[in-house]
Amino acid sequence: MKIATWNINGVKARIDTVISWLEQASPDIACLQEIKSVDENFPREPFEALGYHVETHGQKGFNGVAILSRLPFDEVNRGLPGNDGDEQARFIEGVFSVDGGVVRVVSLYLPNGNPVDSEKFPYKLAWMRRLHDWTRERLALEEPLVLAGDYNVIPQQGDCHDPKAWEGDALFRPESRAAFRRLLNLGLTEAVRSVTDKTGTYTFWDYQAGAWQKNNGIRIDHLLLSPEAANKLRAVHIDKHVRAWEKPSDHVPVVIEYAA
DNA sequence: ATGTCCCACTTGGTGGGA
Repeated sequence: MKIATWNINGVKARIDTVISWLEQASPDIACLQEIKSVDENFPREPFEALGYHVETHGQKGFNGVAILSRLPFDEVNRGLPGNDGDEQARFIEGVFSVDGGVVRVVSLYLPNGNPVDSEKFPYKLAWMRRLHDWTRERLALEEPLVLAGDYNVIPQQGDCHDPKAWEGDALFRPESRAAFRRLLNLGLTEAVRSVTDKTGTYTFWDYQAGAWQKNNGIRIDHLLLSPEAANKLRAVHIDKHVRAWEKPSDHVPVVIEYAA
């Protein structure tokens, strides 16, 4: 089966693009971020017409995540535990029955964190600590777990076109990268880096300043796999061609082939 | 590092967020 992650930058503005990609790529599970819609207004029908079950965790205007799945949801959990006062919709977990077991899939939209001298940067780092703690608990289940989403973290120098330009940015700050490493060091496998060392492998190109035309990109959309899930990883690819479509998102889908 | 896009709004131009 195929499991994908894609920051679509607004479901209302992107509906035709997303439907086209689903028809072409046919993922079994698609994790979406930045739906920018409340749950009541999410356009479920066109997705259901393609055979997807739809679960969302949205809010007005920005953020918001969703999971589309051809498999029915056994369980859905909304919101990242660890801060009851956090109103931002950035996390949804679905549990699915597959051959001989389950797979847990998370669609997450990690805070951007800019500007770093505002309250947004500590919020990002605190969110990453909460994600670390939540993941440690889930790993104790010793089940297949896929953490998919827009992490807003550039892990390494080779994951951006121009490291100098990103110096000091919340996506590339040492604290953000260290927190991402701490997450990986729980024992997770990062899907893209498990199949290629190639630099210049990007998932996002800014709308501004001709970033796409200059291949001035960054790699910030990641799928992190528990050991039980990594054992079932068969292939990984980035659907880069989608960035050249009409009315593209600034992100492109990242897809894994998963043996289940 | 800003040449853009998306969203909300007692809306038709502006501010916030990326």
